[in-house]
Amino acid sequence: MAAPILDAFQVIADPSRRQMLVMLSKKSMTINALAENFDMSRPAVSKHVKIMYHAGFISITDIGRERYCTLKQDGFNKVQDFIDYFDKFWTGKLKKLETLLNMKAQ
Amino acid sequence: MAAPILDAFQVIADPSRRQMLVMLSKKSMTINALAENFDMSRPAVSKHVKIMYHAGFISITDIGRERYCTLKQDGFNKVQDFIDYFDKFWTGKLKKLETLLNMKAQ
DNA sequence: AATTTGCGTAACCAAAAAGTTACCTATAAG
DNA sequence: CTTATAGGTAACTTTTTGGTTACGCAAATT
Repeated sequence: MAAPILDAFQVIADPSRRQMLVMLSKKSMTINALAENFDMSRPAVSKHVKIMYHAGFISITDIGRERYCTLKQDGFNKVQDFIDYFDKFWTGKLKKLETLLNMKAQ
Repeated sequence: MAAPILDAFQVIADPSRRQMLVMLSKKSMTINALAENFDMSRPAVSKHVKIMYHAGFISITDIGRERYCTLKQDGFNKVQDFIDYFDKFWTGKLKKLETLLNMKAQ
């Protein structure tokens, strides 16, 4: 399973990975614990984990033979920055509309 | 160019599409106007536009033989909802930490 | 009326992503 | 010390994505 290195946007493009992130927001989980919740093999989950790790969405802690995945903020920030840009665009548009309406009201 | 129907997350997974969205935040543009800014053929741009349209990121207005693309909020909202969920998760974590620190301070 | 321009569509191709099975290693448990 | 368990890695397959060229059509232009 050669796991490609994907960026933050590509990470959340996959529904399974999004679901894994939601699950990890509830509690840290091992590879097998994650795999139990998906209709895919453990190596497949392992690959997704590696992808999410490289993009900064999770951190990994090995405890004995178990590998715990924990949510990490870094990956999300990159997506949020992009969304924020457009959020400002829309609120800016809204402000222009308000100004226009206020002018007409006078 | 059979354009697949992709969801909001898949739309922003592509760097070219993200760039197109940023450009459209500055002004509405036609297919050719967009294509001039990319190292790809017009049909390729046309396909991206269709994908972004179907996922609710842009609206399309035909004026004569020209097709104007204008930014639309719907697509962004779906991504924002996802990001908001985790944003609440992090601020929740932060609050717990604050509470803990306050308790120790007393 | 003839030509140019803007854009869509079809058929096709190459690269990448997402999955599989088979096999190996290391830790934990009996 | 033997066995079971947790998980990584390799090799391979299928599907999807992102791109191309070739062509057609309708709206402008001349």
